[in-house]
This record gives sequence, C-alpha cells and structure tokens, in this order.
Amino acid sequence: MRKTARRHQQGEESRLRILDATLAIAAERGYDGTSIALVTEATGLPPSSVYWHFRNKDELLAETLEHSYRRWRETAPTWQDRVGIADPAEEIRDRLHRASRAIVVSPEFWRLGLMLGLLNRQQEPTARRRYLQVRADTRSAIQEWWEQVLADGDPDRRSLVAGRMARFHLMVMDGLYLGVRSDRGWRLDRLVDLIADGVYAQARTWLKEAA
Amino acid sequence: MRKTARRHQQGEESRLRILDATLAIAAERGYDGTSIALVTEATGLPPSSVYWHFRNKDELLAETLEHSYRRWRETAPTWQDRVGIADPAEEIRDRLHRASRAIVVSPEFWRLGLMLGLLNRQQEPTARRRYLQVRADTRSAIQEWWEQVLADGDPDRRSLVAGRMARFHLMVMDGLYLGVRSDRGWRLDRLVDLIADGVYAQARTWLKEAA
DNA sequence: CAGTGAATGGAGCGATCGCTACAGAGACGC
DNA sequence: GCGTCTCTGTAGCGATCGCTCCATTCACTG
Repeated sequence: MRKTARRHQQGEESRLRILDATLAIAAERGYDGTSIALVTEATGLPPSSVYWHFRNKDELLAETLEHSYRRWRETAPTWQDRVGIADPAEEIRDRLHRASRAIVVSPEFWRLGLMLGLLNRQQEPTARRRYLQVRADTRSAIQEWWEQVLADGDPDRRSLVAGRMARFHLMVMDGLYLGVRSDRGWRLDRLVDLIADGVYAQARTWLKEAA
Repeated sequence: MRKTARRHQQGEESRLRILDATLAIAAERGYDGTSIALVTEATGLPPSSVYWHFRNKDELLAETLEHSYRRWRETAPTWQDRVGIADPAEEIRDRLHRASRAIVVSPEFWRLGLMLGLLNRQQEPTARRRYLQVRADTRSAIQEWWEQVLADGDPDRRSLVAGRMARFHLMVMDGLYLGVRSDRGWRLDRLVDLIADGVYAQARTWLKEAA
C-alpha cells in the first residue's frame, strides 16, 4: 500500500493523518457521507488503525470537529486579547475582517460545523453536541470582547447588548460564509467593511434605546 | 401493512406521500442520511413503489427539493406582486417579516437547501444543482423587486445595487435561519425589524456612492 | 368477462456499511 | 535474545445500502 517503510511507534502521526483526512471528507460530505472506507483510502491506513485510535465513527467525527476547531483557531483571531485600536468602529472592522478571512482560508471548521448544526436526528451525534458547545463558548468569548468595546453605558445594559451582538456576530458569519459560497459575485472585503459599520451602528442603537 | 383497503389508480397520492416523507427525512438527516428504507417505513409503501415513481434516489431527492420549494412558496411571499406600501422602508420590513416567518413556519425547504448547498462531493447530486438553480431564480426575482423599490437613481446604478441587495437579502435569510436555530434567545420579529432598516440604509448608501 | 395497465407486495441481489478478531511487524527494556 | 507493547495488515462478520425481479391486485375498457 505504501512503499516507504512505515516505522512503528508513530501513533500520534497516524492519528493526525486520520483526523486531517476525516476533516477533509466530512467537510465535503457531511456526517453520513463520511465512511471509514473513505478515510482508510485517503490515509493508506487499515480500518483497524482507525479503530485503534478512535472508539467508533461517532467519536472519530467528534474528535475531528474539535481538531478542525483547533486548526481554525490557528488562523482566526483570539477573542481574549484586544489589538489596541482606539476607534471602536475600526476595531470591529479589523475583527470582522480577520474572522471572515479565517473562514475563507480555512473553511473546514465552519463548513463542518454548519453541517452538524443543521443535522436533526433523534439520536444526536456526539460531534453535533460538541459543535454546539464550541459555538456557545465562542459566543461568550465574543460577548466579553463586545463588552470591552462598548466601554460606556451602565454594565447591565452593556452586557445585554453585548450578548445580542455576539449572537448577531455569529449570524453574520454564517450568512457571510453561505452567501459567498452560494452566490457568485461578492467582493468580500468591501462587504465586510459595510457590515462591520452596520453592526456597530446597531450596537449603538441598542445601547441607547430603553429596555 | 395497511388495514384500510388501498384502492388502485391512486399513484398521485402515493407519490405525494413519498415526497412528503422524503422531505421530512432529508431535512433532518441530509442527502446521505436519507435512505429508501426510511422512506418506505414512513410511508408504509414498499421500495418497488418508490422506484415506480422515481428512477433512483438521486432523482427522488431532486424532486423532493422542488416539492419543498413549491410548499415553501405557498407560505412565502411572491416577489412578483408588490403590496402597494408607499414607504419603501415599510415595504422592506413587511417583505422580510413575511419571508422570515415563512422560514419558521415551513423550514424544510430552507433546511434542505442549506444542507444541499453545503455538500461538495466530486459527483454532484442532482438535488444540489437543482437547489442552486432555484436559489439563483429566487435571487433574480428579489433583484427585480428591489429595482422597483429603489425607484430613483439612474437605471444602471439601480440595477447594480438591486443585484447586491438580492445577494445581501439571501445572505441575511441564511444567517437568520441558522442564528435562530443555533443560538437561543432571539426575538425574531424585533430582530427582523432592525435588520430590515439596516438593509434599507445599506441600499441607500450603495445608491449614493460612486462606482 | 377476458384483457390491459397502473401500482403494490415481497423476496432478495451485490455492494458497501460500521466494526472486530487476530496474527504479525517492529521499536523498546531487560 | 526475549518478551512486551504499540500499531498495522488482512480477512471477514452481520446489517444495511440502493435497487431489481416478478407475481399479484384492482380499476378500467371492450
């Protein structure tokens, strides 16, 4: 199968190969479209190796989701540290640009996530639950970031608006990804600028209005 | 299997039963998660009946997509006729409300469409191609509608902006659906109002700016 | 009342599914 | 050199997959 002599004790490398292959396959074909046979074909490893590293298909895909998230975080901005830009509007533009670029450069996580998110069987796959968890974590990280950006106003109100903005933020990212993918003719950077300004204006409106 | 005597010559009814069942299944489990066995189980009809009405699984799902689109159109607004609201902002709000409500009331089409849109195998299913076609048609219908709403400005510019707005419109719908589905705590009507106003403001900006 | 044709019922084909059993290969400590 | 542990290779299990064959049923026509 492979010409090069495969040395042993290299489990970690094989595990990674399997995760990468599964990610590529699952991001293109979804949960049910991903088969162990496709993974073994892509990696050159036998099914027994796959099952040595992962308990079953369900766990394989759950681990793949987390793997893809880790990969995505390498490209995407971290929400913890702020860039130190004085103008809030500018900072938001910067964030959205980096996030949208991450989606374009390494789209596997977002693709796979959306596919899992849309799934709705009675027996929920672990990968889906894991995705929702990751999404919720991301959302609260974004919320904290927004609370810092919206420096003024009373804390309760600011926190509420920041929560809305975080949801809104994710919503925009989803729409952005699908829109750019499904409909030709978008100029992404230009679009993101406009959306960023709109988003910020929305936050200001929410901050000011009553209840 | 069925107690009631099933009269013959009722192919059309069976065909509908199959399409409805397939739609429910496919909207929850996606293309590969949909199996003929699940359809026969849900309808009480044998596989031979399914294959009498549809050439194969690929065609069954393609027909299901179009069926779901027809169903959706029963709930969703038609883009051809305008409601006759004087204020453009108001009219846009009305449209978006009706569209978003259609997505909530009868979400199968949108769900299935998004799932098919995300698919990306080398051998593209007919259902996916059919979805992209339907989406493109819808987009141009929305574009024409926008051209009428944006009454002023020179025609070329207006057409260009209307094209952008149509893409933007679909993008918002996608994000809206996923956002409401994935993240708890949205108040849909309120959100749609805000988005509608933002969208209209965006259109005015695009109309005014150069090139 | 025979003949026709739309549609169903049921059995089952070969292929692929997820997964397992088990022997073997090779890097280790002793 | 010898056992040990990690990981691979092969073969194949039972279940399900998409799909087909073909007899049967029944509303029709003549």
